Amino acid sequence: MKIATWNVNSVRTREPHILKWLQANPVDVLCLQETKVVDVDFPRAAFEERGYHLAIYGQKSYNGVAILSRNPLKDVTMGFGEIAADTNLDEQKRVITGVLDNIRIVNLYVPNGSAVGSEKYEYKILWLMMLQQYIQNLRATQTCELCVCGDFNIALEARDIYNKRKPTDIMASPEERKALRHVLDVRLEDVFRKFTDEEGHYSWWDYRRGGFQNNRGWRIDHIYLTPDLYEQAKGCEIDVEPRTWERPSDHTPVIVEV
DNA sequence: ATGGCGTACACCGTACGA
Repeated sequence: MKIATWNVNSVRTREPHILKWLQANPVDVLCLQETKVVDVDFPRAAFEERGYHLAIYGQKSYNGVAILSRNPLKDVTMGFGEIAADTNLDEQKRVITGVLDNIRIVNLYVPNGSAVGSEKYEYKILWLMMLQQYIQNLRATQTCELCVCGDFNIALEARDIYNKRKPTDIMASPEERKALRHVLDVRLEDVFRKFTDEEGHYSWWDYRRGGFQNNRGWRIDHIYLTPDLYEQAKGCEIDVEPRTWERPSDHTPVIVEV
């Protein structure tokens, strides 16, 4: 089974890109982030015509996640649910999950955080702490393997960023990294690093100042697997090609074969 | 320090992203 994740930065703007990419990469599952559209306006038709089932969880203008799948997902869930009931951490549309072949696909759009120390940064840290509880709860209550993927807006290591970063740089601060590592403590493994050790592989490049042309990028889109799935994984690739197309998303797809 | 580039909504600029 091939599972991919892609922050498309507006599903309506990127519909032709997604269709073109799926034509060449007929994955079984495609997790999308930043769809930026309410569910009634999601461009379903073209995807359904090509045989994909849709699970969508969107909002106007910002955020929004969706899962396209060849076979229908079972037990689809949206948001953190009950554990976030007394918080403000589940108002934005950032989490959707569903089950295929004893794998629960967890599709995430982690908050960006704006700037270290800002209100949005505090929200990001608290959101990651909620995510940790959420994933721990899934592990405790379900027998499914987990594929936790999406736009994490965090690069964990120096080799995941084109240059050295300061501790005050968003997406590279120690506090963010610690919060994400705590999420992964329940034994989630970064499957890209099972196959590729070297630096220079990124999934996001700033639109500005020729970021992509100069490969000044960050690896912030990740696929994490529980141990049994990780062991059986056959490959994991970042496909930079869509980033070379006209009017691209600033992120590019990451694909795992399990 | 700022803005650079792109998207959405809707104002003809502002909010937000990473």
